Amino acid sequence: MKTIQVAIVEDTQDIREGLALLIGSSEGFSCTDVFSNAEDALAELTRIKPDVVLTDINLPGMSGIDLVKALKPSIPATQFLMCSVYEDDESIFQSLKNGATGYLLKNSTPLKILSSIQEISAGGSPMSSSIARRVIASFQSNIPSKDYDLSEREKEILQYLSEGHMYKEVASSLFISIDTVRTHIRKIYEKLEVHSRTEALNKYYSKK
Amino acid sequence: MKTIQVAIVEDTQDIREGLALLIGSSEGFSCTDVFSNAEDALAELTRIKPDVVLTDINLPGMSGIDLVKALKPSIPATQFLMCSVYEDDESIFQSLKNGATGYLLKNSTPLKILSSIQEISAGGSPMSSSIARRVIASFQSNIPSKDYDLSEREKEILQYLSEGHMYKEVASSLFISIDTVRTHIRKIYEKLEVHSRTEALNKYYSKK
DNA sequence: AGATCAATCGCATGAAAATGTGATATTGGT
DNA sequence: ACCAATATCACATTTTCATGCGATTGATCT
Repeated sequence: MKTIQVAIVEDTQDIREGLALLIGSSEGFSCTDVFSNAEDALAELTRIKPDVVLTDINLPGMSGIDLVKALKPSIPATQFLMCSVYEDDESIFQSLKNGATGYLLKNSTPLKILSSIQEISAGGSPMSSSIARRVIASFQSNIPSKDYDLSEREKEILQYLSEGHMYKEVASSLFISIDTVRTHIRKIYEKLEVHSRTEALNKYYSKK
Repeated sequence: MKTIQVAIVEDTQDIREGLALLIGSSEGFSCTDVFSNAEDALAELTRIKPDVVLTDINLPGMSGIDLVKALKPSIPATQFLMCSVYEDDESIFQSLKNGATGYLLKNSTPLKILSSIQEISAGGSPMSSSIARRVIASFQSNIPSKDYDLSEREKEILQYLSEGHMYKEVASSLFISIDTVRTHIRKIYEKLEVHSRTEALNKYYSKK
């Protein structure tokens, strides 16, 4: 098994050196580079292309989140493991959206850190347990998708609308007249209390 | 530390008994009930209120996903840990949005199963690593994959369109004429190669 | 200096969508 | 047997959208 190349971005000297020592001295891991700020990391990492970047979020100047955003598109094979004291939704979801695939809290044990690096490089997405719970929770709140008492047929038609089809296309797909499509859509709009296709889709599939 | 009460829902006899034995004989865990189908579980579990329900997804009759959907609202303190051979997005996300807080693959080791039960009852969200990666990936797919060379103004207008506003509303919000709005949108459609608002939104925010 | 492009505006036209007001047939539940 | 909800269809009107063919300004790049 080849060693996993890890780069560290962390501003606090003690933590930085501690991590470097931990990783550098562990079997199967090697610490290729350490940076004390995002700007330096940004300049070097596209060339170094480590397997894993372990980065703090709260850095002086450019944040770890912005670092991921800037780097991930250039080196997509590199996995970014965030490490932060913050566990607010904003930090978590912005990190993930920008391309991070793991998120640890700073109170993680050395063993957890090493196993997370191992896991992220093997295709997993390690998270501290409270982070995982928040991520999962976002699904539950995000799409409780009220049904709005739409009938099956109405849902079916709304589905077609969501794909951008015109009324006449929906009509011929479902083998009904265009006037029937209109009637259904009118009813859908009434139930959702909206007046356009886009509003209906936004409300039904509640994106936000 | 009090023992964690676990109920099992699993149709395959061997697996069911194996899990019951594993959990029942482990320190800190107790297996309160086992069911071979969702219907029986549904009838009993609102009364039993175990700490954790470990349930298969593919069951004869009612699925494990529907079981969670039916039970979770009644017993919100109970944590549902899905266990399945399936790792398609549909199964995963339906489970999570119906209230499951963990998801294991059936190839998980006994140790992983026990630690997951421990973790889920402690407020975490254990997942097999490939599941976690899929969950994380779902956040990343939401970002515009390509930019399609839209100008800042065009992105701004597309944003308004995505909220379902009419042209005249966009115009007054941005303090420009409705004809200018039209011109921008015409340009947006050209760049995205589409012919309607919904198509543009689908393509730009690539919700496939 | 000239070329390019983003952002602004106008006019016009046909297509599509939204809405109003009907109607009939079928189904499921009380 | 009746009622409510659903699914189907028709005709008409108004509003909004999509698009074609212009134009002027300013910023930026070469």
